[in-house]
Amino acid sequence: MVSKRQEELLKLIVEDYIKNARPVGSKALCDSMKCSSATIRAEMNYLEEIGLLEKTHISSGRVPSEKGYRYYVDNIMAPRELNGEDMLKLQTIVDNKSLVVNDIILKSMEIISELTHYTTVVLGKQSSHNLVQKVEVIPIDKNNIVAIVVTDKGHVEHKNIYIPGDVDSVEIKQTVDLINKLIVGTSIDSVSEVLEYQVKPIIAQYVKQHEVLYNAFYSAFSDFTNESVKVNGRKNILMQPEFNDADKIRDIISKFEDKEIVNNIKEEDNGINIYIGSENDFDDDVTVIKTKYKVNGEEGTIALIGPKRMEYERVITLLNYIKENIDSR
Amino acid sequence: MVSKRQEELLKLIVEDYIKNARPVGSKALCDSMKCSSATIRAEMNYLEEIGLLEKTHISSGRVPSEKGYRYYVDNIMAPRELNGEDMLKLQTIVDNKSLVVNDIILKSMEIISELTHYTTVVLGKQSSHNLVQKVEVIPIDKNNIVAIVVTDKGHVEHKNIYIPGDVDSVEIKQTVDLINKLIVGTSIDSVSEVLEYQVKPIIAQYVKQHEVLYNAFYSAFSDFTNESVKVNGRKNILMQPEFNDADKIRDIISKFEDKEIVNNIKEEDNGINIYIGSENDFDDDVTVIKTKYKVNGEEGTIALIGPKRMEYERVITLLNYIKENIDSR
DNA sequence: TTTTAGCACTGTTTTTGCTTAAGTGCTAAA
DNA sequence: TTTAGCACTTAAGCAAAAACAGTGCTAAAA
Repeated sequence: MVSKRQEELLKLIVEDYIKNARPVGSKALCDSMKCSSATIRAEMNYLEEIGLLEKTHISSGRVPSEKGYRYYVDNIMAPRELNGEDMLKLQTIVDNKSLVVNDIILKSMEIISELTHYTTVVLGKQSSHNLVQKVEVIPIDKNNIVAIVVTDKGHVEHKNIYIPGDVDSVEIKQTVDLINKLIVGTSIDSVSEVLEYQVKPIIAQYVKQHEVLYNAFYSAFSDFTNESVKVNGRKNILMQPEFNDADKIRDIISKFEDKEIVNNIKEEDNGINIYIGSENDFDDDVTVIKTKYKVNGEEGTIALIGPKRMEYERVITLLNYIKENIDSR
Repeated sequence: MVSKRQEELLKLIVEDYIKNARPVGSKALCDSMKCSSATIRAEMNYLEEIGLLEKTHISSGRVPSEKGYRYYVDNIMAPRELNGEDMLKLQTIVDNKSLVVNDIILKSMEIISELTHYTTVVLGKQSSHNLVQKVEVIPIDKNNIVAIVVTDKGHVEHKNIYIPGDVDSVEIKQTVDLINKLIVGTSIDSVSEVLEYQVKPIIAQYVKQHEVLYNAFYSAFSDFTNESVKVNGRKNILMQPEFNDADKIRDIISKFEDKEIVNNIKEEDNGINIYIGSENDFDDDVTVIKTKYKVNGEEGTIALIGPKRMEYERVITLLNYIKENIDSR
């Protein structure tokens, strides 16, 4: 069991450590706790025993453990109002009617990175449930055409397709018309199926070079969904005093360059989720806070990566603000 | 004046330092120079006097100065053949007919970053001289349309345009048709002019909400050229022993995040240019090697950033290979 | 029973001096 | 002109010493 006073003590230690990044000693808390350092030491001892605090060495002040942060996040920290300055900076973006939602997300996370001095990540992925609204195929020259697909949510993808020599331009036209006719209204992720089972058999009958053409289109359409990754403020997390070591910094930067690791940040869960230290797959020394968004057929994850010693309350408030504003669109 | 023997000595020192990143002492060179360390010391002394070598402290071995690297690059290093392994890795990309040139550049620079362990940068910019081949405007819903522009070189740009409420859809259609008619064949950079001086006066006559519509299109088309930046292998340059300091690493990473600094990498000059240390605007401790490319109406810069202690010969050879292959397309 | 003052104790950090290693410049002889 | 030899300089590593921060424990006070 954790007493009221112990909770108060933990709160003070976590918040002091978040602010100053130095182990917190018993003396420093006498004033706030209104008791002597000896009493505080006794309580600290208990909190350490149950695993909420740690010492960096035998005679050091205390530092919250992962479990300590977890307890703080789950039981102590209180949701806050968005602070005035943060609000001001975000509002101009969020309220800008002429921005596409996607741009709002990107821009907001950029700003949040600046405001908090943490790194933010936006993982976007065009929903495969989007329906094809229109397919355009525009000839460029003898060997090249551009295929453009617009979805019902306004998402645009294009691919340059190389047509190997000697394919009859009339046959291209015919194929394109057919594709146009058959593909509109299907979902992005079934495009390649439609190509294979509906388009292919038909063009096989009247197009000489049907194999060549089919392959060109198939490979162009097969991975038409575009996954985007944007990382803002890599430098921010590196400025944190816990990453004051060249090798550690290299390690973090390497992780941001590893596509697999970055894509792993993707969140499945709804709501705003907090992964402290070893709870996340990115790095044991950081906390990842993330949430899924889904809007206009575009879905993805917005995430914030900082030290475990993170300004949890503020960050949650900020992410909540963004999430609410996106969802209400 | 620099004698033949002094040049040979400089060459050995530069190449030894490139390889080992440690100041080079006189003893280590006795074998290659076929003379005693005392003689070498005397020659080193001279090379230092004329500013080609430096000491890190009074009793240390010698390190090339910026001027020394410059002399090496200008007068000593010899162009080489592409080494077998490098060739092999690049060829599969460069010879892939079905890749767009743009993708070849991106992919090649990615590979060069891996091969050399330096950081590479690709600054792409759609040429403003490209001609508009086709404009498509596709309605999404009451307030949103997507405008797509394809150029004669196969470059595609799109923008989501927000149409403020109550604009008549028939009027949108009329405006779009007009834009379509007037804009095809003009160059990307004169699109906004055409909009202002040809489209605007006409729609003003028969479109009620012409101000609103004009503004929407104008702002959408006004910066239609898309500048792209791709940085590969940030971590590589950080791994170099000269950047073994947390603050230095942070400094470099911050520079890669500063759009202005990165855009400054853009090269104006033709040919492959080498900027050693203070010769470049990026960072005094690095060398930037870059070259302009222009192909298919797409133009930009490919650059390679590494320590001053860079494998100049190899890097030049690699960039040359890419450049030649792009130019011959 | 809880709180507190006091003190011994323990790691960290910083300073200091000392030693070793690497490599130079200079001089005098080859 | 080249070389061997030597005195000299700095960096780097290491250990001991001193200063510091903060703890745990005990015995007395509340």
